[in-house]
Amino acid sequence: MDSLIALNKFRQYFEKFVPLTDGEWHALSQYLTVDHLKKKKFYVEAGKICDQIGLVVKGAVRYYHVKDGEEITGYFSFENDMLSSYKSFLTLTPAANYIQALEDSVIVNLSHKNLQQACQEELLAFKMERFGRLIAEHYLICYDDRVTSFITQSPEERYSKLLETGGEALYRIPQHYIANFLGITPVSLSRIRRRIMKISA
Amino acid sequence: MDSLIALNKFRQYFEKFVPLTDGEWHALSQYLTVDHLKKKKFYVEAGKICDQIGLVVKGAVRYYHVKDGEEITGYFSFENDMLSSYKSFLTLTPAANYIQALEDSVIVNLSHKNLQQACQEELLAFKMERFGRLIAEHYLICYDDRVTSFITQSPEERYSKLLETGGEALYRIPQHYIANFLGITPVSLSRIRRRIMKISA
DNA sequence: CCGATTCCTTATCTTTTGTTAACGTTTTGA
DNA sequence: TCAAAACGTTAACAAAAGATAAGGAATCGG
Repeated sequence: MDSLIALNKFRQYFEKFVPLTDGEWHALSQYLTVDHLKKKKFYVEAGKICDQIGLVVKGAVRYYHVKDGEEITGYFSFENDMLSSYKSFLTLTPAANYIQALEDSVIVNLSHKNLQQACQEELLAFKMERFGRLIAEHYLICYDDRVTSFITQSPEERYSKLLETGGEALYRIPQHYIANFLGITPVSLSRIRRRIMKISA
Repeated sequence: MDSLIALNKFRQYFEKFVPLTDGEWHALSQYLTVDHLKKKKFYVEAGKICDQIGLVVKGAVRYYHVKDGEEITGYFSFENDMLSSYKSFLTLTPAANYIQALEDSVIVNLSHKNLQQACQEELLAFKMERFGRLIAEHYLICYDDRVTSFITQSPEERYSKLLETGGEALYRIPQHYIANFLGITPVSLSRIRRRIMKISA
């Protein structure tokens, strides 16, 4: 994918939160890089610091933890989603999880260092700050909803809801990742699927 | 509690994220109110818009949803915690949950309208924006950790961890609220407690 | 102060989930 | 192209959790 197209997608995403003049965009774009991540390659690995934040412009990634030697998938980012190991990025401490490309992906990245420099530019400071706030708020709401689903819904309810809201992305992902995402085992998800099939049949 | 003391606690909290000059603080404090919330009274009710955000200066509150006529407790805020139905506050849509005082509480509040006005003051705009970002990031990390615990840990592990990290606040809260918080029933938590007792005995 | 309510535990029974393993299918990668 | 690995389902059994009910202790509110 052409870098200009990728950068433009970043601008579109950014402007959904904070509008930019052409001059501001020009200044901001200097700090961005367009990276390609081959399938199965890592955006972050546990134990290393995630010093950048990115926008998935093409492809998809999954987030996973390793516990007792097992991979447990906790999240995904698809096209037009931000990605980062947020805690690691925000606190510059080692990440607890891996982020791995599920498909060949194109990512527009902003390194921690570049972000700081951008924030020191008079022209950009305020809008960067605002973008940071709005993004954090956006994902805060996502996480809030997710926690609420764990508290108030059974695994079966969570899966049914996911089927309604998940869109086509669901069909690009192995079931056992989805099971992890729901907080259950792949075997259990398979049983839930059969139960739902029988009801709707 | 004296209003000045309460306001001062807010200032201390704010300055943990963003330092303020006396002039800035004076301007900001004009927008704050100090409210008292008697035990069992509501900070927000489901269906109504939560148009303010606050800092618990004294006391404690619990967040809960009502599902099938049952109350399900999802969260708490204690002294020096922010409180709000964030999604409702940020999007000005009706809240999905209740927030109720567990004890007689003192809360320093900032209404949505006042926040907007404060953000329009040249003197405050940038620091308010930054505070908003840092708070959102702070809670984003909290939620991230919580989701991770649901994905990677069993209820028993979650409870054990909570015992380690929860502090004295745990002992001010009824067990069945904690059970909800962990995503299990009170009966199940009671069984887990017995299992843990036997092991450590 | 006392009756009512709330709270925690325990018991019983049912349902769901976890665990392990097997099997056929699909996908992968050399 | 072909063997190996990954995937989804199913089965059988064990472990844990949910539902319901009952009993006693603690707390609350008038």
